[in-house]
Amino acid sequence: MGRPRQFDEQDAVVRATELFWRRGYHATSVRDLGDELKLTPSSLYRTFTDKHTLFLRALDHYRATESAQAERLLAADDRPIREVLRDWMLWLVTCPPDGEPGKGCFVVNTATELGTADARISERTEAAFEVTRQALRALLLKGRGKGELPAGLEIDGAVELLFTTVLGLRVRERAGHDQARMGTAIEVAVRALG
Amino acid sequence: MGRPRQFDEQDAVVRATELFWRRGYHATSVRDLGDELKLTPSSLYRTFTDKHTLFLRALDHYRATESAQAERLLAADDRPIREVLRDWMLWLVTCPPDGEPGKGCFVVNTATELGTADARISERTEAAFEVTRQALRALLLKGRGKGELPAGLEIDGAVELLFTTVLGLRVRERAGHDQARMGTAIEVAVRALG
DNA sequence: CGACTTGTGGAGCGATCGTTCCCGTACTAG
DNA sequence: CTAGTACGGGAACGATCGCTCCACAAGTCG
Repeated sequence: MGRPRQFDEQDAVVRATELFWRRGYHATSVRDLGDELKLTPSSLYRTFTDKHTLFLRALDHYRATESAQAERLLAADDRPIREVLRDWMLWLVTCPPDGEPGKGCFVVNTATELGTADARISERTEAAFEVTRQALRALLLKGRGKGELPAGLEIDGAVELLFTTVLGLRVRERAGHDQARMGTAIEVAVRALG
Repeated sequence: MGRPRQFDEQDAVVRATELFWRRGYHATSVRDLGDELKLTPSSLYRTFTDKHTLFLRALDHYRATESAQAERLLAADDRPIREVLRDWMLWLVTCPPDGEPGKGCFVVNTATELGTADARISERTEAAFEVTRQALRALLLKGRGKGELPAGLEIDGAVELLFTTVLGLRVRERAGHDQARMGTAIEVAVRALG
């Protein structure tokens, strides 16, 4: 009951994610958010409690959409494992074609901006990291099982190196590094699997 | 002529670096800086022009001290190259023993917080990245020359992978990841040199 | 000793921060 | 229809932002 919303809450979260992603937490003001989401302060606070809570919503939204995307790319189970891995890493590093500068990874940006000080935030970044790690592990296990990777491959070690490489790539994408060089890094990382 | 300073400018830059490093640019206010550096606003602005310029000074100071430290570790030319490389990466990832949380790498934190929007800042982060890249290249060339690394080692590729791995490690240190796991990543990265 | 130059302390500038409050509006339930 | 309820628009709260200004202090010159 009561008056119905004149805006789509989910759409507002999407726009908020975009803004927080590009500018970070501290550099994004509530008024910036209000302008971008077409929300007056009162609607924003009524709906999302406060800036911090909206940021958590944005993080959760990013995790949901991003890992859905990643799972789609990693789950193409008929293709060679190396190819899947390479294409996924290349996709991570390919900034959207529209001229805007690289936004990097929202989770990585958040982790480096806020460190471990805020528990509710860092438990989300850690969960996101763990999902990536497990996706890599599953992929490598499947690859070893299908005989595409050496039987003696140390899964734990390979996961750690690939995971670390992925984080580095996302920093480099944010920093606007040359795609060819990042492509080289990816190529060598995949080859390092043996 | 005129009244002499009551504070040490270099010491102030050191403290400012510490603060910007830990909190980032936007989350550090001029009053925070004033408290930490024991400077009144007027002295701070007279000496350092404004917050942005002080931040550039801090970045430059970090680059100077950090790369001096790195060069010292990388230049131990009597030891095996792999050992030097491993120790350097482990040092990068070892947060200071005093209980404070990991601050990560000031350059990486800055690059992810501010992206490529600010030219005067991103030209400094890029220069810092290039120094690291060149240090790795020199180390690998020396290693190959001394026969410690395979003669057929693709230097460019190895540099890209190691450099990317280093960035990833610094993100993980900031995020407070387990040192053993990061040690594993380092071990595998060094082994990947062949 | 003045005359001059530079640094210090701190009040305070206008702008913006995150947030709240109020009132008119648009809808539902009875 | 009326009563009740949630939303929309926007003014405005106190706090803090980056920064400036000015009277005074502490030195160097002649």
